[in-house]
Amino acid sequence: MQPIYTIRQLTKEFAVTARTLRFYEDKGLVSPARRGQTRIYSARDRSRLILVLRGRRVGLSLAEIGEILDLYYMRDGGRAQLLLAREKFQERIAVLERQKIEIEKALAELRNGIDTMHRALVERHAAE
Amino acid sequence: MQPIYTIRQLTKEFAVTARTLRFYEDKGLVSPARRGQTRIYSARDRSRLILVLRGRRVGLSLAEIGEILDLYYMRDGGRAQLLLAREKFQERIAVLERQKIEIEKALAELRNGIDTMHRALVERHAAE
DNA sequence: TTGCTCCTCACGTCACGTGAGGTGGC
DNA sequence: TTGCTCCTCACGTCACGTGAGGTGGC
Repeated sequence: MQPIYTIRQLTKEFAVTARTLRFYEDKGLVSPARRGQTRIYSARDRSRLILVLRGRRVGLSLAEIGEILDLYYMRDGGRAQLLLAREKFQERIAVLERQKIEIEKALAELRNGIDTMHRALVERHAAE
Repeated sequence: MQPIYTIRQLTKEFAVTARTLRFYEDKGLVSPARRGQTRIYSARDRSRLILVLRGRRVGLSLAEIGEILDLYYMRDGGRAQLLLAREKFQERIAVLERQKIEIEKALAELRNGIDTMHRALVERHAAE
């Protein structure tokens, strides 16, 4: 009845390695059933995986993603999850804004360095 | 005669920990002399450290910084160093430009997510 | 003797990558 | 029997942080 996925199917669908899926399981982010040794992923595992990958794409840590996922099945029907996720998202936005500034600084320093090196190379050439 | 620095002086001057300086030594980026067990940094160590920190600021790996430093004392008087450094700098610029784009994408996804969560919270409130 | 700074291991962090060595079912 | 996929360790990566435990000289 339930849609069922193998580890291979999920790696292809989401372009991740099997190692990644096992790692997420080890961290408690997904908990597939077993058929013997082999992992069997349910639709629920798959939707959790989607949330994990979405969180990772925006740069949340697996620990933060875990916190959000843990709230999903609580009694308030997801309100706490929404509030926590929003907070994490806002924090992330602030971090990324700062990173953008750092990148701009680094780019300026790099371009400056290239100019300086260029001049040094020209001087050497002239001194020949 | 030569200016001499203790590990403590350098940590203060460059705002790094002693652990960092020992780590760089372990990686062969600086090689201070010893007085007994204690490290003694020369002016040369200090100027290498400045280059290491500059490289790190723009995001080069310690291995890349090491490659550049190794060229400094070669027979061609630094031309090879300039060429290699320029290449590394250009590669770094390309990486950072791509990172900027990734950050913009993540920011867009985060802001979008906040909007979606906001609407979900308002709906819940209205449904009360 | 107490304090301060220095030192050397060596494990921990984060998100997996990468073998090594072995098993089940077509 | 060969191939394929799955599995479980467990060490490696990168740039250090963080104790633990010990030493020299004022």
